[in-house]
Amino acid sequence: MAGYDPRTFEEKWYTAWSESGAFAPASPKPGEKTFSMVIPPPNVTGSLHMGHALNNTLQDILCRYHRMLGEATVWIPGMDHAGIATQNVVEKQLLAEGTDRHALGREAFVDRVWKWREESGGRITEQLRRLGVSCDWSRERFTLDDGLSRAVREVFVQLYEQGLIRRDRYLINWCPRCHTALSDIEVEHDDRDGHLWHLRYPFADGSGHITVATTRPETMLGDTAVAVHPEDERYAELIGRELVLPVLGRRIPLIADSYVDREFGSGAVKITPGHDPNDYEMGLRHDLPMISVMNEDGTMSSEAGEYEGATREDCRSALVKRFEADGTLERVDAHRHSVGTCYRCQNVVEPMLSVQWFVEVRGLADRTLEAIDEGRTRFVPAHWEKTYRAWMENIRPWCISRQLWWGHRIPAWYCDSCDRTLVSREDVQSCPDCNGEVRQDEDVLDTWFSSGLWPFSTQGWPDEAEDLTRFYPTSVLVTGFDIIFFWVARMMMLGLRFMDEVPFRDVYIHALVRDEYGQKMSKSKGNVIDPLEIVDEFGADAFRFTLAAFAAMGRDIRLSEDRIGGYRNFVNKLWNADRYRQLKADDVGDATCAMPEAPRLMPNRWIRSRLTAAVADVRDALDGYRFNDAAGRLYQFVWHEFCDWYIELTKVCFDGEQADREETLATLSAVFETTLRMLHPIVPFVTEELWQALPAQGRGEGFIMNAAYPDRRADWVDAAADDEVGTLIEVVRAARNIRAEMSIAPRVELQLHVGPGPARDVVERNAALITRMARLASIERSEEAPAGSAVAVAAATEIAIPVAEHVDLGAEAARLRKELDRIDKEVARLDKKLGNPKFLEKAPPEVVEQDRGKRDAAAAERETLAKSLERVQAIGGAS
RNA sequence: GGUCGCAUAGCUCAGCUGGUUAGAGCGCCUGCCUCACAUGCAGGAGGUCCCUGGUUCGACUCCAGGUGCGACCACCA
Repeated sequence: MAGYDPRTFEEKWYTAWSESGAFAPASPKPGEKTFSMVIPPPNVTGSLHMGHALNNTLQDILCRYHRMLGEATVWIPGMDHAGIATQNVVEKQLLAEGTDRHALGREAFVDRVWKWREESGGRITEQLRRLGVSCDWSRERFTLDDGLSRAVREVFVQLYEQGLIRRDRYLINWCPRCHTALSDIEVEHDDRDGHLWHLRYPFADGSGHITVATTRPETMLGDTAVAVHPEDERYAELIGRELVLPVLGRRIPLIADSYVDREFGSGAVKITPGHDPNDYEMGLRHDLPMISVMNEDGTMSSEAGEYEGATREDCRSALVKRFEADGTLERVDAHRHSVGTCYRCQNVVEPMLSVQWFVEVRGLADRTLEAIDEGRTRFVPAHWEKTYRAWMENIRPWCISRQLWWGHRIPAWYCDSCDRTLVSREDVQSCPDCNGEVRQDEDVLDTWFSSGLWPFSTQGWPDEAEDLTRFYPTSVLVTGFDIIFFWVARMMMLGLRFMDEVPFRDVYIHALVRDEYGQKMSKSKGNVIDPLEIVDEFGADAFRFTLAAFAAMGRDIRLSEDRIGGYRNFVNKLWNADRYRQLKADDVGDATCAMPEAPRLMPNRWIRSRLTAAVADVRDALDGYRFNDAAGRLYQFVWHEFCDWYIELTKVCFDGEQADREETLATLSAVFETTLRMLHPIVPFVTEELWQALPAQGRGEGFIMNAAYPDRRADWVDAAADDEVGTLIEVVRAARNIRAEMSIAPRVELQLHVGPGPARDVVERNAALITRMARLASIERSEEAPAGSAVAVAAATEIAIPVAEHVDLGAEAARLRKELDRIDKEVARLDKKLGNPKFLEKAPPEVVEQDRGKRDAAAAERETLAKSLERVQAIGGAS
């Protein structure tokens, strides 16, 4: 029989599930419980990276779990057109071909992008399938689909009509490379080493100068004032006087504004309202002229005089050189400061005056805060709520227009004849007032404007759709913290505004995947691990299990291949457990997966009890999004309870009478079958493969992915069996420990003497099992440990193994001393605790009682071991 | 500057509402090809739970302060 090789079956099952329609939700029925999610739509330009792998694995675990719980489950996949990112990709291609989009023209360019999207875009959805994600592909959406585009227009028009969208001239963030405006959060702030140039601006009357400090000398061409603090004594007399701007000779006033920090630099600051947000605000306050000295491509404008046409950088160095020469430059300091860069191309963004479209989000943001207060949406882990709240409380108008061609074109038309602006759901052909010609706004909308509608636009809105009533609000959104502002916040605002209800009940925020050294993975660092290579090497199941096991809340994930290998071994272990099962099934025959009503044999009773305990724990963990707990508990159950102990114990049971053999095979099969269902959400492929090979009787038809998730079975809990096998395990471990510590070869069969004590009955009842597990020749009852034996205490009962004929008793003396040392400390610790009157007085009685029990047990064990040590030494073991 | 998170075995990390002999995986040491599995089996070594105070009968766990990392936000030229 073949060993575990994921490549032989993963694709097969994905195809089978997909073709059978298993990913689509059940048909609606009254009173149904639903579970719904929307995928965070990956960019069409994207290829699968670790972040996607984690995000979608966690979603798939939830999806499969809830589907198995019998809920009408839907997971809607799709992609984002990703305006800037996609346009950049195609523009790069054009550049390589020696042309550009302007040469092509708008229409041809957009066609070209669509063509690119058809051919090489969206590869990521194929890659997602390799992970086993069970999204309903029949519901796949794209943000530029007709339906979604209609939703975008509807939202835009309604917000415009309500006065929440307006067009305005404002200082915005401009990316000279992408040639578009950016919203505030699309600007990343980078600390960089720079300089602080101190420049002298002379007074118009020739009476000396004032020194200003700047990190961006080139903007001085746009200065329209110099400001000082109104209470700064150094400058009090000078306020109101005129200065002459170097180079351009423009006369600018010295004004007073309390924004100025007296401590910084010289206490005087040059004001460039056209290129700095603070200066802009000040410019508004003081009614200063606002001059744009730069063009949209980052070169200097006609306002820059002789520097017109130079790049920002060239202009800067030319000016500095000039100021050095003419004495305008007083001095230069090294200065580290924050620089705004474009989140798509990393170029330095330029604050620029520009006419753009804005959404007034204040009121929408407040509504989402109320919803959070009322607990209608819950963040998991909860602390992200605070981050969300802080941002929402300080939110500023959202700039939504982008000077791109790829995206939803703004549904606004301007009449050249009568100057009217028309915002409309349908394309406007001519001006309704003057019948004049109209032209549509050239710009497109921010990508996040359309993805902000995702939870309802994907489900048919603005039409009345069955999906919407069934599946909105969605149950949970699974995403990384990096897009809480970009995406989660926008969905909250737009969902509440247009659906009158939150878009999701829970927001599960997962960690970032880093490399094994804790570095963020990035192409430039070259430390990117390709998820598909991992899948190729270890299988999707092992990879998924690893991601789940790592997904502890609130901590970043350091992925290492060693760890993945460990979980591949786990899946292999499961595979081999099934080989064992099959072997026994062939041997015993008459297989069923139905759990025996009332198993008689202790191992069978025990494993059924452990199984239901595991089921309860795993369900609790998944219900609470504690993926790592679920994975850890499954690992522990499968490997250490089912394989290490139960399977080994069944080897004895299978040596028994036919009735015992049948009961054991049925239990083994039933527990295994249940375990597969319990594992399925995390490791879907291998569980399907193994489940299909199980006896049909007691298993059910179809796929395991449609089978029921294991129930919590109170009637399977068997405290007596838990105790008895627990004791058995303790005894076997004690015996094995003695053998190993004494270095007695495994082949040597030993005798075991069990003294009086609570475990004695258990040992005698289960002699066959213990003999096999501990490799014993026989088990005897004895009141006193035989001379020359090694002694241990298991389950408060003395266990003695004669070893004198095999080894020097000196080893036993040493072992006993070590044990005694340990137990001495334990007794001392407990004695001290119990000797404290305050503890006896204040601690809950059950805690005191528990500690008394522990103390007594430890004391008894101590005595046994001490006695044994005495005897060993008396016999003449080396001391 | 503000906010948040993290410091536990050599490494990567679990430890929920305070009472455990502080756990796992990997690595390490010893012995085993025992009829599912050497991707394995059995046994073992290894920890001042960052520091200092405090609350408490009792603190890895709660509180305060400190130190060291990390992240996010922020308009100081």
